[in-house]
Amino acid sequence: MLDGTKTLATKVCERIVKDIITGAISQGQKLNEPELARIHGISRGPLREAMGRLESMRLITRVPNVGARVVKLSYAELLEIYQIRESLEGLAARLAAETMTADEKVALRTLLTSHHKHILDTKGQSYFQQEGDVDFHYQIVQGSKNQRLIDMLAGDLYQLVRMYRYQFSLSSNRPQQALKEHDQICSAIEESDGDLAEWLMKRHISNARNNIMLRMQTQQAPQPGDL
Amino acid sequence: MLDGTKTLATKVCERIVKDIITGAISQGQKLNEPELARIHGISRGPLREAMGRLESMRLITRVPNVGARVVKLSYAELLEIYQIRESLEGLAARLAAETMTADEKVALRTLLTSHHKHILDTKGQSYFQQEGDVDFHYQIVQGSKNQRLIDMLAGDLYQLVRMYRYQFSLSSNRPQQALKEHDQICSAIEESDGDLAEWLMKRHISNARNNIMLRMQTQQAPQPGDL
DNA sequence: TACGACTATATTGTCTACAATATAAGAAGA
DNA sequence: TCTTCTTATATTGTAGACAATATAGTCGTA
Repeated sequence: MLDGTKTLATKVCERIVKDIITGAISQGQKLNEPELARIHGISRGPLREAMGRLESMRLITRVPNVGARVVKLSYAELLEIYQIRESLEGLAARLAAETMTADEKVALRTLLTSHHKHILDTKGQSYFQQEGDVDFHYQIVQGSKNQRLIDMLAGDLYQLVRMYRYQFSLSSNRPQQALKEHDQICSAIEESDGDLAEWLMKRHISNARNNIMLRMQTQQAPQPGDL
Repeated sequence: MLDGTKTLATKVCERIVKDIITGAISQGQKLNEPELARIHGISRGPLREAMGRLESMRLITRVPNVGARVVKLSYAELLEIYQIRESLEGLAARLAAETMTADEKVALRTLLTSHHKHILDTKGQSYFQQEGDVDFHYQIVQGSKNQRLIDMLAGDLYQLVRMYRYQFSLSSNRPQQALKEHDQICSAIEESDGDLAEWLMKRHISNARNNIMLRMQTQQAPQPGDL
């Protein structure tokens, strides 16, 4: 899959991923192969290949001779994801601080500035704020230069995070705080302080996790600034 | 894939994984679908499904309309893997210390004892020592109870580690040191000291990584106690 | 009525054949 | 002799048909 050309399986896979993340295909729903193939206008061969990839992304679970179902989101799994993100993104921040080029650091700061401006404009309540948050983390992960780390975080884990955001209809209640933490992380990276960048990133994600747990107990939906 | 029943794709996948790890299929080798299918006595359908899984494990790389090749091992990628292992296994050790049951802790200590005995018997030079090391780490990972973390480490990453060991024909030169570090980690877990367990595990893997880098420079093969 | 075996249906797993793309070989021209 | 275009071959991508397994419904019996 290094080439730019796309096979039917990859195209359909991307479409189904989108459907699952946005909730167009609901949690726990059974996936019928002939039906899905007909909907997307392909045969079962490429479709099964696409479903294999969905399984490796853990967006669906398959049982031999029985079929595939969309995963069910749970707070327990969300916490698992956050534990892993705390470790891996901490590492990514450290590596980014150590290896990012001057241009990349400028780009990161630029993103943060536009992000800040946008929060002021919209009073911190918008879809873009969420995607902006993803972009910030994404850019740091890319800056780590560790390809396997990049694939792990940007490939599968972020899809799940986006899915939780969509399905739980999140709206931010602490964008200012998140932005401040982003700013601190960015500064540490600009100063090539790997230790500090890692520590700040881990605390940033830890804060988000705690915020989610708090809202779990009070029966409220988790907030995007947390994710 | 939650069921016990195995499909042709899974069985053949496991066989090919073994062939790649042991080097029966060499690095960079092109994989011909009709030929592979004939060798394993199946058709191309299940074979392609198996190859899809190999791709998700990153044991092979595929280019659309061109084909699949076995990955080439490199020191750069080995270091990437160790950076990730240091983070994730550190997390695993912390979680294990916090959540392992008394029985699980006893089992871990038992493994370590038999491991120690075996090193004394063989003077630290053997295949079993390597697998014993994998077992120790594996058991801790299992003890973390974080299923996603378990899948990441035990599923794909350990296969790669085993592959590097096989392909580089490793033999230990510091089993006593590794065993001592294992003992320290085990003690921290027994005392439910998550912070210490994480710190010790990270240092353990960091030591291994440094040892590998050292041997890289001196043109020697890396050692199993390192992995 | 409840339980279990049996049958019919549907769904997944697998195979074979065909289409599309890429690779390699060979011929023509500079 | 080298380059480039053309053509033939091989390999991958895709489609459709068949086999095996699981599921749902029905009937019979306790």
